[in-house]
Amino acid sequence: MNEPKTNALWSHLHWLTVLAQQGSYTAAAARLGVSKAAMSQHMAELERSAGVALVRRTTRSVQLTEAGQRLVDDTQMQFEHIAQRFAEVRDLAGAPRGLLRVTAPVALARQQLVPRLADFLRAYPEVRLELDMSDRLASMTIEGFDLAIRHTAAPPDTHVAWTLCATHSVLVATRSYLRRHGEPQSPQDLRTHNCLHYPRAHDAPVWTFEQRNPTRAAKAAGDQVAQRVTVPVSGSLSANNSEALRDAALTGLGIALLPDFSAQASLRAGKLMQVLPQWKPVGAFAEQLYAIRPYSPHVPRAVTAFVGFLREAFSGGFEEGIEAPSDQAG
Amino acid sequence: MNEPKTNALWSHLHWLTVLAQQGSYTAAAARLGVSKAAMSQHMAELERSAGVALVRRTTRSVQLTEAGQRLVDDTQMQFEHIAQRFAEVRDLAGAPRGLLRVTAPVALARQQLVPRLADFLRAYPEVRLELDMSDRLASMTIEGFDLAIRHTAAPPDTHVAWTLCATHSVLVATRSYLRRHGEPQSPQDLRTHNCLHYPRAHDAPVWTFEQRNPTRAAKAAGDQVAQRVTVPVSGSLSANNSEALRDAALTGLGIALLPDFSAQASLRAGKLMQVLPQWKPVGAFAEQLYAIRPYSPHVPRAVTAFVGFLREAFSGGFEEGIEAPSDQAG
DNA sequence: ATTGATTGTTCAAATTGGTGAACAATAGCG
DNA sequence: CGCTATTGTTCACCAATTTGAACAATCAAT
Repeated sequence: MNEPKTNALWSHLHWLTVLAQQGSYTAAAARLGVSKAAMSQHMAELERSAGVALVRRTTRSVQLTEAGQRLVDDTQMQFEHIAQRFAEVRDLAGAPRGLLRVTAPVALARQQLVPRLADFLRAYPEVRLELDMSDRLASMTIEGFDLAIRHTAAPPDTHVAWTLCATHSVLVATRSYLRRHGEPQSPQDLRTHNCLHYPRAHDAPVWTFEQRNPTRAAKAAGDQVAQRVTVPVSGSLSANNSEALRDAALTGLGIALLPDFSAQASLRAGKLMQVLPQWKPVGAFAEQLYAIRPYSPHVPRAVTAFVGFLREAFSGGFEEGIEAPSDQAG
Repeated sequence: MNEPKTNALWSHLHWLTVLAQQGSYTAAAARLGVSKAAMSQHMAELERSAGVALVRRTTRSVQLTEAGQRLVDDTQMQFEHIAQRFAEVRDLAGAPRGLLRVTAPVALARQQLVPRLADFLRAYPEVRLELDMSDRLASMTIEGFDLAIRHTAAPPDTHVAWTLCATHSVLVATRSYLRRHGEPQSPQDLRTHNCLHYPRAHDAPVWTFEQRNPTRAAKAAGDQVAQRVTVPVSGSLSANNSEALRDAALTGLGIALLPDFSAQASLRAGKLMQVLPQWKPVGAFAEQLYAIRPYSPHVPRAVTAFVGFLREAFSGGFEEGIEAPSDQAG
């Protein structure tokens, strides 16, 4: 008889789906940017309108009724679809805009990415960038990132990847360290050195090298296997942060395997020396730096703009790592 | 930056789909039960939020922009889906309720259906019945009816049909007419009578009969074709309303082919006599009366309740046609 | 067992938002 | 060519809804 205000029905139902995701009135209200009071009243109104209990209130948390759960399961996808399509229309209008969530490795972000962000953000004033710095690769698939910058051997097929530039590893130590402990002449010599390394979860740490200029005879014979050498390493310090390893190497503590962009500045300044220059480290840091995004029908223009910026910025390889970025603003 | 109130976004988008269906602010506002002012403001707000024009205003009517049209096309189905699922939950709660839109043939509705509706509506106080009386079969597929009651030879496969009861046709005239014009002895004799018939769009009107008790010899020989006779008919009156034909027959105007429920009362009262009782009319009114509903995932409980009522009510065949229903209320 | 913190609900105050009439503009009609 | 009826827009006013805080209830932890 008395039809409910179909006007408010849509937001009520949408609030219910958010409530189902959050599992609490307070959390759902916070995510929606409304007060708990409104949430409480709306859910009560929705139940009155539906004529059946949708949420079972325990004072500590809320639990959906069977009817409520089925209702959410059957409508959640549709709400997401609608929101996505509207976001698409919204994104296509005017300049690239909106929140851009990017995750990147800590060292790369600090030394190569952040110093160049000002140009991009000034070029696109309506874009807001949220930068997550972490080395855990799993982040993107779990959290909702728009873009992940990773150096990985093979990007996953479920995602779309752009190649940014080549990335290498380099073995470094200070001149004073090498003077004190002697300069290794072959990878095997590293066994007796203090190797500052990334910790590996359960396996013993190893470094793998490949001879840079194999003899012409070996190359012709296809004897590639002989060129690869893997040596177990150990050292007094291991850290899952390449900057910490570099800083440790700079104090003359030992030999570190670093990404090239991280070591470049210190190498040019003569503070670090390359160790075993004839041997190329492989496997530690992948050969390519990728910008990876989850597959989705519509790519926000802010994402394409940012990827374009990245390709342009990294087209000439890395710049010298910047410790403390200078103010480039006019 | 300033996110739009996602709260109101859903109703705004829904209003846009209604606007697309109605093609006018006024009509859409009327259908939604809001004022034109609200519609105007909401659409303006939606455009401001989307950052792109969605409707192209001409003073006479509105036209959707390409972006607006695509947005509506991509979201309309989702809105309908959500509304349907909520209606489903709503329907499953409590007693059968809501609006029940039924279409039925005029004569059947007046004489057989309406007199019995009081019991049903008293049993289900929350059900509101909207009865469309028309003989056009196309109605249901075009308009949004929940149920159609039709006597048809074969119900369409795209719909779900319940059998209610058998329905026959009967050839009748008054005793005085037969006395004046003589009683036909075979279908061929009808050619010289005043046959009150349904008009057929373009074809000449014909009546088809089948002999009720074929001789055993003919039956054994499978000589069924000989039992069917089709005769062209003509008369001074044709009307697409069986009650008008019956009333005309009652005045002694001629011979009418009527549905049995329509003729039954007058036959029992002796006001009408059956003509050619050995010949069974075929094709005019189908053998079965069906309750037909369009296929849908969820059947409202009001529909199942009404179909159950119909099956119960018509399980014993038709009652005597009621001209003016008496007040059966206690 | 008792305290503490957090949850959902209730209620008056205030802001958002809808309403209805007046307005400008146009297409249809004569 | 002019009139009329209807459309979408605007604005002041009013109502409905959201809010913020106080409240009751529960689970966790000490």
